[in-house]
Amino acid sequence: MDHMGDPKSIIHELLQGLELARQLQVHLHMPSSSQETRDLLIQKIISTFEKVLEMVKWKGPVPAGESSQHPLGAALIRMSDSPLSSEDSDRDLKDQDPNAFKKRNTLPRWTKQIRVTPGMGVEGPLDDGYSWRKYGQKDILGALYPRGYYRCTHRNVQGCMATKQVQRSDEDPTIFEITYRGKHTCTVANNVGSSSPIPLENQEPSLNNTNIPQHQHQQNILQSHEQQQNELLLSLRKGLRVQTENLDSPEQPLVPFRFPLSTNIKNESHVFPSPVLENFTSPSYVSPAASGIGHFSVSPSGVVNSFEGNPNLANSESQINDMIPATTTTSAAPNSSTVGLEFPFDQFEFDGQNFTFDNPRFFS
DNA sequence: GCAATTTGACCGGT
DNA sequence: ACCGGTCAAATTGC
Repeated sequence: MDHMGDPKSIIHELLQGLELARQLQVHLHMPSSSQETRDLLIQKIISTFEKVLEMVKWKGPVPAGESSQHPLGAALIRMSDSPLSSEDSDRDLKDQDPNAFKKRNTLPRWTKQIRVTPGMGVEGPLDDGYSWRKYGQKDILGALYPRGYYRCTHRNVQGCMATKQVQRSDEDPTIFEITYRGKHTCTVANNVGSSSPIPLENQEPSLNNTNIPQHQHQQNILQSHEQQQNELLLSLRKGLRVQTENLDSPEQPLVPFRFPLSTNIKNESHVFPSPVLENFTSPSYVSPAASGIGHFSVSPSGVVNSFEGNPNLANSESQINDMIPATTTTSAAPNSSTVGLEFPFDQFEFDGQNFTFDNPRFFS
């Protein structure tokens, strides 16, 4: 890891990954192919990419400044590091011992950082495809913004112990760090189908209930923001829908997620809920099973340019779902005007199934 | 009325 | 003892 891998090796690994991806594609088309085989291929693909990352001495998330200069200029979503930098998460991910989950600190843990780039705005992980329920919020010592605590909605029903924490960065309010703990044991179907909440979490202090405006003028500001957001939401709900149903389709194994249009909001579980906005202020999601590092960005056309997962991913689908804001959940407060970050949904451009973030005025 | 969120209190690890 | 994480009653919204 301390040395740069030589180009040939890197290319070799990449080619291998490509080949594996193709194999996976073939298997996905074969009805006779077992899920086990597919999972194995996915594991190999992930492993291959991790090797490459090591070879290129990947150091995790790019600096905020860099990300904002991303050629694609879109919202940049980062699945960070923890796995590499955190021995804790690294160890946990590899730890298959059920007992390891007895202690909360030993639960598999990984972090994703979501950044909303000015001009683009969307943070990616609006929704990871899972349903989350907020069970707490706490001011963290030394942190400007409160941390939100979420647990899987299916905890009681299916005993899914997955939880996540959302912490807004002090240094860069446009960055939200989402820490996931535990893998989802609930079925994806339930999650996706029932919608996933988008927990919003730490909204801005002033926006958040924790810091609800104490001054009248602030309230006025909030109101206008809420109004604005409501409008945005409305427009968004009318046209935005996240497509997660076909994520596992053969055609798009590791394909970037897109945000299809839909006019049928009521029946769509993948519509961005109002909480979405909140997510912007407090993003939501990351992959339930994903561990590791990941880094992917959304191009103006809504395409994920890259991402990495960890070898222990339950499946690629889950990872993808994580990145997808398919929310339906009810999460967060309707009034919690998440105002922290203004998200000009109305400035989005929807092009067929993809929408763009061309407007350079997010967070302005 | 039900379900989700809020928020102060409590628990447990360091 | 401090602080992060969770619980659970109260509150709020649908």
